[in-house]
Amino acid sequence: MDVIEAPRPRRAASGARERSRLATRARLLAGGRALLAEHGLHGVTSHDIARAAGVASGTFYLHFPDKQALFREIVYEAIRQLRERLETAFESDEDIKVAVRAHAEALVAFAEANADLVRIVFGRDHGDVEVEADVLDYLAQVGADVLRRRIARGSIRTFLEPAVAAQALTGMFVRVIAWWIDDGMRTRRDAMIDTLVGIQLKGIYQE
Amino acid sequence: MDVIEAPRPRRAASGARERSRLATRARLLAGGRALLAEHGLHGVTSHDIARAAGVASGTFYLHFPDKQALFREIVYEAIRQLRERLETAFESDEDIKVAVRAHAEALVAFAEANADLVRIVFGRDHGDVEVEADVLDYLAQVGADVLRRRIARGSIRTFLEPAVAAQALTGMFVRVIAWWIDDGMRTRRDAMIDTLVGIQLKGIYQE
Amino acid sequence: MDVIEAPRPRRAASGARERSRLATRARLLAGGRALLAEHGLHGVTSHDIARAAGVASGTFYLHFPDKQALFREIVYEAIRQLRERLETAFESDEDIKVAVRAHAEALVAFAEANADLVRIVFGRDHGDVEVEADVLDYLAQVGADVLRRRIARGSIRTFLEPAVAAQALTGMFVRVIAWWIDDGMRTRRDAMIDTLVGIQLKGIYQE
Amino acid sequence: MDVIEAPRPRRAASGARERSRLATRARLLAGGRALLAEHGLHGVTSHDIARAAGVASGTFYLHFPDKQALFREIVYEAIRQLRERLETAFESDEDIKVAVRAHAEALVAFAEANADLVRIVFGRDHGDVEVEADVLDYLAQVGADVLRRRIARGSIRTFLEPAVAAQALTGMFVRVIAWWIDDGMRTRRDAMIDTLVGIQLKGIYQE
DNA sequence: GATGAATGAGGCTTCATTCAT
DNA sequence: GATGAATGAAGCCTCATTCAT
Repeated sequence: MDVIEAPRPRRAASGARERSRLATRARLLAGGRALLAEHGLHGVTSHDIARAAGVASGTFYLHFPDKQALFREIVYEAIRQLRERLETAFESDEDIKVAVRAHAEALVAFAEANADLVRIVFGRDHGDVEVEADVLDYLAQVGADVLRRRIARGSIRTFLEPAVAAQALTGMFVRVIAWWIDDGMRTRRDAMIDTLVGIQLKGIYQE
Repeated sequence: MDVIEAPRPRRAASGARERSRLATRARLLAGGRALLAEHGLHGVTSHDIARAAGVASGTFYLHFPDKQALFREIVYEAIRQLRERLETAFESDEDIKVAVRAHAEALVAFAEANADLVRIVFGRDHGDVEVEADVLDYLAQVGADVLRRRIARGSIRTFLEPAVAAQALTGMFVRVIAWWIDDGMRTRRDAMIDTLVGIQLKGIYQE
Repeated sequence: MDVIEAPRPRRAASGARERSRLATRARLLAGGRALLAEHGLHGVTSHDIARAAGVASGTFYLHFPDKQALFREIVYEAIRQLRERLETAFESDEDIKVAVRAHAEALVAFAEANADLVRIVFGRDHGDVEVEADVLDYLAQVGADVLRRRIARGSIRTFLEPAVAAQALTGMFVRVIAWWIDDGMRTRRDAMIDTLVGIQLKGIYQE
Repeated sequence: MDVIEAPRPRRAASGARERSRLATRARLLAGGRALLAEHGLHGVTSHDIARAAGVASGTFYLHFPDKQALFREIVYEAIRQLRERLETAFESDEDIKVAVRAHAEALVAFAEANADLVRIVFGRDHGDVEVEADVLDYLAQVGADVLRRRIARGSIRTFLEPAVAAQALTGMFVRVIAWWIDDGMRTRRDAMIDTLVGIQLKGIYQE
């Protein structure tokens, strides 16, 4: 979680040099995102990414110490964004029904808008054990936070072990979203959201 | 699913020669299982597996066309076993409460007895995109079958989209079990099972 | 010194397989020796050596963990041989005059017969700091041993600091031999030996 | 020898611009000297040197055509200085005993005051074949000059081949000094000088 | 059937050097 | 003159797979 939260400090300087540098870096990230979404970490070489970004292979290493570093930056950035949106949605209303629905809506909206990121972050063949662990731990942590808050407000079923429930929620979201994206988003949004909301309200919260 | 179900045809002949051959094959599978559980597909070489099995590296290829074939055989065999136990447990009682609990018990018991397989099958860094897809699809399919049967018996909430619910269940089980194993099985069995059962009964079935 | 002395233990087995393996290893050593003598450690790649040995590039790594390992094996083997001959020569006679001359003769004979090894071992651009240190320390050690023995016999000038004298002798031999080989062995053997002997007898020993 | 002697022609102009330029150049030389002494030619990159000098990496190439050029300039400058001091010391007295001792004193004093240069110039892992050759040839040449002069004065033993003796002297000095510096200058100066002087006087000169 | 030495394509990474600003 | 991002050739090493014995 620490790793994910940690916002990398940016050097101040922002002349034309620095702008160009950041543009190259951005191109590497963009190229990496596209390739990684399609082929997974093991299916992509640092040369591939450099080529996709239109730079020489050595340039890659001016911006990232190795392939995993770029991979992690993409994943962590996506996770940070997702978390922010999920939390905002969840806190948008006191009514648990409304909050849970908003949360599910935000999740699906994020997935729709960032299908490639979802494939990388939630996808199969993550390829980086630590990253996968970080991502799932982080998401479970977010889930556990939510549950803890609700427990404090007396709105959670007592037979649930919070740590287990948080993992269950994480698994449910990750799996459903990954499946939906992989499946070409053919299942109706509404039906999917209704199902996610229903399972949560009935299964986790006291309706 | 096809791939997983397909039972490999066995040559009939069973002389001393054949027995020795099968013993070698079994040693490769056992060695592979141990190594793959610990290091993941990418962390293990065909040489490693041969060495662990006490055979020469070329011998590996007399028994498996490539490294993935052995990996898949291990995974698919585990999944077949798991599915059989889960179905048996689930069908053991008409009462949905009893059935769901038996199902969860079977799942946890399997995980306890086959921690290394769980790490390979449900674990992170699967390393083989197709295998991961096969496994999850297969498990979701099993879940969908169950749901369909219950729908036929009128015991499922109508707001649930079966395909989505099946994915959600799969994700929940896979994640919770993988976490439990990785975490050293520190959370109490009972509490975990209660939580898994509770979420299902309330969230998926009409209690 | 330890490193150099250490005789690598050889596996016993010596079937056709093992013989072929050793032949390949020998070809790599021979090819490496020729190339290293000509271009130095930094001027030769592992591919070059493999090509010179007529094997694939990966084969190199079946026999040596890396380029330096082969380099060291060549150097240490040469040094071991040289030391043996020098000691034998030096101990061949009680008369210091005869012993010193025999020693010088042995040194020059070794250099003549192993010009390529001399270029590698004593040569410039050793390229491997540790190897260079090992070699010089080892030779100085051998020199110090000799001096110590002579001191015990009362045949050494008292104003000499043994450690310094040993280094001086080592430097003298290494430099003269390297120069002679590099120079195409144009200076007359006899004159060179006379000079080496003379400096030692007058400068180090009590004539 | 030519290369070493050749004094680089300096542009005349000496405005503020030129002074700043020379300062940058000096910083590169100083930074290079420190780094090269510690890590050897192969252990230092042009970026390292630029960073140590506090300039951009491209700046390096405004002052030196390549990495070796800087290396050589450092080495040759050191050698020129050393030679000057050695010659001055040696010519400071007609008495050969006094001259040889002064020579040895100058050598040791130079080494003490320029340990980093000694490590670069006499050290192992020179890394540049031609530079090493230049340095040793040059030093041997200096030694040969001295011997020639003494021969002319009739003060040299006749059985010595001058070319060989010069190499022997060079090797002796280089080795002893490099060892002394590397060893942390633990051996007493006096004892070392006595030994160097003694070997020369007895071994090379007619006492 | 088993062996294990050999293969060689392929990936990662470094770094001397260039050049637009 | 100084800058520093970019270049890309080159080297090291791994490992899935083959095949002669």
